[in-house]
Amino acid sequence: MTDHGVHEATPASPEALKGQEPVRRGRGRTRDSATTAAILDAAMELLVEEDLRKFTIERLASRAGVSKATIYRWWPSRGAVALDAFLNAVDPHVPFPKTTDFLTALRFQASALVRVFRETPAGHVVRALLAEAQSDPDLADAFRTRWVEARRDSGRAVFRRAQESGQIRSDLDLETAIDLVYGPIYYRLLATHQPLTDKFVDDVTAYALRGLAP
Amino acid sequence: MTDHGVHEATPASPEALKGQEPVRRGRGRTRDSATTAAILDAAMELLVEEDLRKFTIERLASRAGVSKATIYRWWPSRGAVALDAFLNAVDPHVPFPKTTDFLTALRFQASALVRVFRETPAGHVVRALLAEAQSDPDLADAFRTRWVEARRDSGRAVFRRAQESGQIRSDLDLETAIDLVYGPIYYRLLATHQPLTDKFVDDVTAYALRGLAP
Amino acid sequence: MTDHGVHEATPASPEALKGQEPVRRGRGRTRDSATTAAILDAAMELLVEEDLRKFTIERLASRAGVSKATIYRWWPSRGAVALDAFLNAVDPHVPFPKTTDFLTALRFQASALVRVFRETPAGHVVRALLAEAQSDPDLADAFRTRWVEARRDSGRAVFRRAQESGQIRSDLDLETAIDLVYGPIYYRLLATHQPLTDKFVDDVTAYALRGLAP
Amino acid sequence: MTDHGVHEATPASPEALKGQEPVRRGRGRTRDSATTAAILDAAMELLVEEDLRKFTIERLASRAGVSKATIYRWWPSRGAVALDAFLNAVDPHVPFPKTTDFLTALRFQASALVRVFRETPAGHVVRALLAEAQSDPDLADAFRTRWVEARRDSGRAVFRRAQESGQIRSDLDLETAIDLVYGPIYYRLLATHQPLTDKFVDDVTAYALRGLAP
DNA sequence: AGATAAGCGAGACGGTACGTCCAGTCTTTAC
DNA sequence: GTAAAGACTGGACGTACCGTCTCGCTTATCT
Repeated sequence: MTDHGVHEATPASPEALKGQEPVRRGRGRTRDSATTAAILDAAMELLVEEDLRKFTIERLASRAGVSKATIYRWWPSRGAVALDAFLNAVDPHVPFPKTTDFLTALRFQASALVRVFRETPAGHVVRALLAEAQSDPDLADAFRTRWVEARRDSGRAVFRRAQESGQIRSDLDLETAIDLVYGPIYYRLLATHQPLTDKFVDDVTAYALRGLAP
Repeated sequence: MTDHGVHEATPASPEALKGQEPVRRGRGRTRDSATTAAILDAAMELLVEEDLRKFTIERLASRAGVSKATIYRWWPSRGAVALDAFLNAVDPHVPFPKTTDFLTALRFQASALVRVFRETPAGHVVRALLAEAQSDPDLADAFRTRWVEARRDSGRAVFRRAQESGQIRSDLDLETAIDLVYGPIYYRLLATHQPLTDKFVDDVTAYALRGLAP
Repeated sequence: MTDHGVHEATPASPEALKGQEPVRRGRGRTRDSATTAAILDAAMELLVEEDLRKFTIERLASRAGVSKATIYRWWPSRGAVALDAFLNAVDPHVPFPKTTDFLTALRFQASALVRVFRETPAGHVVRALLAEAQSDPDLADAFRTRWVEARRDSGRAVFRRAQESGQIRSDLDLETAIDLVYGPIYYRLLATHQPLTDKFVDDVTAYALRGLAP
Repeated sequence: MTDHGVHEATPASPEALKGQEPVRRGRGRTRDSATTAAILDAAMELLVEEDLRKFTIERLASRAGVSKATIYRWWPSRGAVALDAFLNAVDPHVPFPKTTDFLTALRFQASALVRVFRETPAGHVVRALLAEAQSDPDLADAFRTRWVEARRDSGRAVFRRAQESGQIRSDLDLETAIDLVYGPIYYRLLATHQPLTDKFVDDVTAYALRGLAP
């Protein structure tokens, strides 16, 4: 992995996915992948260690055993590193459920998300990233593209298939439909007025199914 | 307004709760209400001026023509002032709709919220407050109690009335039901993957009605 | 001592010399004289410890147990602190020699300077200050006014008296005359092509006397 | 010019001393004289452009279109390049005056120096080099040997000849005598308390002549 | 009418982090 | 083997805020 999304391209560039090498970029010393890894690992560590206010470039550099300049060479901001570290650790793509039943498929995905938020540090990190994004437009863009939309893509496919098999109505605004399921989950994640229980996922998906039925 | 919620033991609190005026709290010069107002006004100004990163105590003090110490005397943090300034400018309570029809009432409230987010600086400020709350537990509590729950109370009443009149099912988890409507709205506010249109409100409420129908 | 020359006024302001207090400058916490002293002392220490490249604000701050901001609040640059520290430790004024004999008086002053350069850290510091001044016009001004001219004043008086008593010619350019004595000394201090011996002082002053004789 | 003095063991040195061209020194690509020239030219440009603080290896490399490593391969420090660039542009040797009259000869040399300081960028550069030399012993050595002493050699010859022809006393310390003329000039160059005028040169040389007369 | 307190503006202070720049060194490829 | 490109550590720069702390003045109320 040689490239850090927020900067210029997607992290998993096509070449990388095919297992090919980063390709030569002319002369000069090549980027040290151990350094990059150290930074991303240290970032994930810091992100997990509760107090988000302690996620500073200075701390990150010393934790990774790297100079600040090296971090700034590759990432434009705190949030950018955080996002890369997060996506480096958590794959934004949800595996397709095997079933063709809409409710089951929807629950599969919603549960997967909620479980990740609840049982891994990801919940913490997503909260931090969304918070940071509120005052950093570049990060907002990157986060939307690389996390929000990546997950929504998976959801979109499920909804579309259900539409094709007639399990939900056909005059549907797909985007709104997805928000109906993901919206409540993120709302609870951020506002913390109620916990993210399995029951909650079941209820939300059940209501959605009924609301979207043909 | 003299009570600044986030601050647990604000001198004026007890009296304020009883609706009485600040009254005397022993000897000494009394709190200058003009100063308080200047701070809250300046805070709201700064909050509105786009770049949230510029909302610092230092700037706030100089903008309000006040010393930093005076701010720290009454509020424990940036977020606390911001919240007070916000609630000082925007009433968290939604007027009860005149109608008894559930869908109309629900739309009334959802539209009111979306319109405030879209057409006033409140959207901006709520985003900032929610962001700040992710790393400030005290602010999170205060924001939840004084904004989130205050609005949800209005919503809860509407849902309850609809339940009583049989417009929606009776075995309902009210909290989840409210999330079904507010969740998607906050999700769009924060993730900005799609705009907060009137059509969106109509769709969300319509889907919810069908999902919650008896 | 409240004022640090390079900034706005002379360090030993008239009031200070008369033993009067720094005078109140309106409201606000007063400047901590212990802090100022700690900075100047630490600066002098660093200045003396050979390697001038180690005289950095960062080191100075940590050595003085003071924050960088405090240093920057009172001095505009490295050189400014250095100059104040130097003048705080070394009085630029040369005591008047008791004699009225020109050669004796001249030697008295020249020897005093050379001895200070040779036997105290002052030589080191003056070299550093002159070096720094070559790329810092503000420092150059301050150094010229507060060190160079202060010393030259003493010299000027001696030359003037000798002129009045007819020991040296009367159609003399005083400035050039002083350069004739001080020039060679500073030249050796900086170029180090030859050592600053007592013999050298004797020779220079003797040649000058003969060159300036009526 | 391939020998860069400050650098003791410059690869090209031996050949250069024999006056031959760089020639082949074993295998591999030969040193690019265009590169060397580009560096020295760029260095002189930067040196002249007023702000000495901008004379950094980084800037020099990019200005010369050369990599930093190439500069470090041939010169040990900032000052070393600066000195080479300076001597590459200004010949340290003063042509012998045709006259045998001491005062005329002395004035010839002193005027030449002052004119170079006043009318070319050399004054600026000498100031920078002397400043840098105060904290770089290697540069100090090189500057003394290659500039200071080279000029003094010319002066020494003039003094010696005057001594032989009886124009000045014979029990003279030559080094002190030279300082008597050059000292005041460098002093004014560096302390800038008075300008370097022609009148000044005339006065200094005249006083010296009288001081040194038999 | 004092005395006693608090409120308040001004601003000094030790800290921490910012984002930038440069010094030197090292690594890779091109010539 | 020289050179260009450029990655990398390390350290200082000067700035901005943080939260705390005097300081001296003002404004109340309590004795």
